[in-house]
Amino acid sequence: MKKIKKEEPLDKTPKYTVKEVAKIMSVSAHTVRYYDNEGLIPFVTRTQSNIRMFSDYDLSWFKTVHCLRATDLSISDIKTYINLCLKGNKTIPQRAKIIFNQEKKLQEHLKELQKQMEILQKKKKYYKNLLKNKTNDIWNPYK
Amino acid sequence: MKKIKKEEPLDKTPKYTVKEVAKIMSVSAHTVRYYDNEGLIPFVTRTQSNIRMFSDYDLSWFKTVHCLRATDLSISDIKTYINLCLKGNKTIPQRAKIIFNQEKKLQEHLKELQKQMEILQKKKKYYKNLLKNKTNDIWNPYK
DNA sequence: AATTTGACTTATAGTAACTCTAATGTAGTA
DNA sequence: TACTACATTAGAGTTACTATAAGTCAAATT
Repeated sequence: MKKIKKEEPLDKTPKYTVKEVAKIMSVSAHTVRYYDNEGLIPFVTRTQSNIRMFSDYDLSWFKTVHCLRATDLSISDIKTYINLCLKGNKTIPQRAKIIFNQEKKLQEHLKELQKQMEILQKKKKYYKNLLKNKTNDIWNPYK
Repeated sequence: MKKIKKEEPLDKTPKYTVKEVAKIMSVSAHTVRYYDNEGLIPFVTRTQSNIRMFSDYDLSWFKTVHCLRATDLSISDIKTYINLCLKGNKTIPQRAKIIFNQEKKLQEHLKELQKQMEILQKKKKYYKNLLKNKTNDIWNPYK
């Protein structure tokens, strides 16, 4: 029989400032505000003096946004995804499609980058040799 | 004793139109013209009616540019690199530095993307389960 | 108490690298 | 000769930041 691990819901107490979130997520404070202004992090609260405070729950939304952005989904497509999330269970098939597609795209991107890595490493090797044998005659100036 | 393979110099006969280069390199024709206008492909010739024609030699420059761009070097930094190439052997140490640095940056980028891939695959699994057990109670709408 | 510091706010301008549109030119085919 | 299918340039538009300006507010210093 399969054991189901019940996860704890995330803490919704406001804890982190824009700057702290920026640091945790390795992005600029500008970007944090930008994402919030674009409505990508739905429930961020403010202090009585209008300052954004993020909870762990808000952070988890941010992590989702960051993951999708880091894998090159557009802001507007991320917004679509977030809005689907907010509409509840009936949007699961649509959300699943977005995630499956994104995984596929990333797969291809990784493959392409690995191809470029091979080219770069060939160039690296070429230059390493050149730096050793300084007298070498070079006819491919573009390498 | 190490055998040194003497490479053949590349053909400089004009052969490919913008569109053909675009297809070969999997970029848009716009991008091909843009790179040329920016001076990233130094020796592209034109027909008497002013139409760009690329040789295999030009293509090899393009491939270098494409590799650097695909690994996120800025256009202006690529221009710097190309100009160093054109200045001949005395710029080898500077060029080597650019390439070594680029390889390192790509290494890090690949690592980051692999991290994001793990997150995406967790989400994928999550949605696959949801699609199977349609009655599942979901409390993390952001997943 | 007044001032300064510093982190926050919004609004807006600037940037990089395309990406697209418009206006125009040319070469080959019907 | 007109049509089609491309090519050209110049310039506007787009995305996702990124930076700047001008201002608010609260805590710390004088």
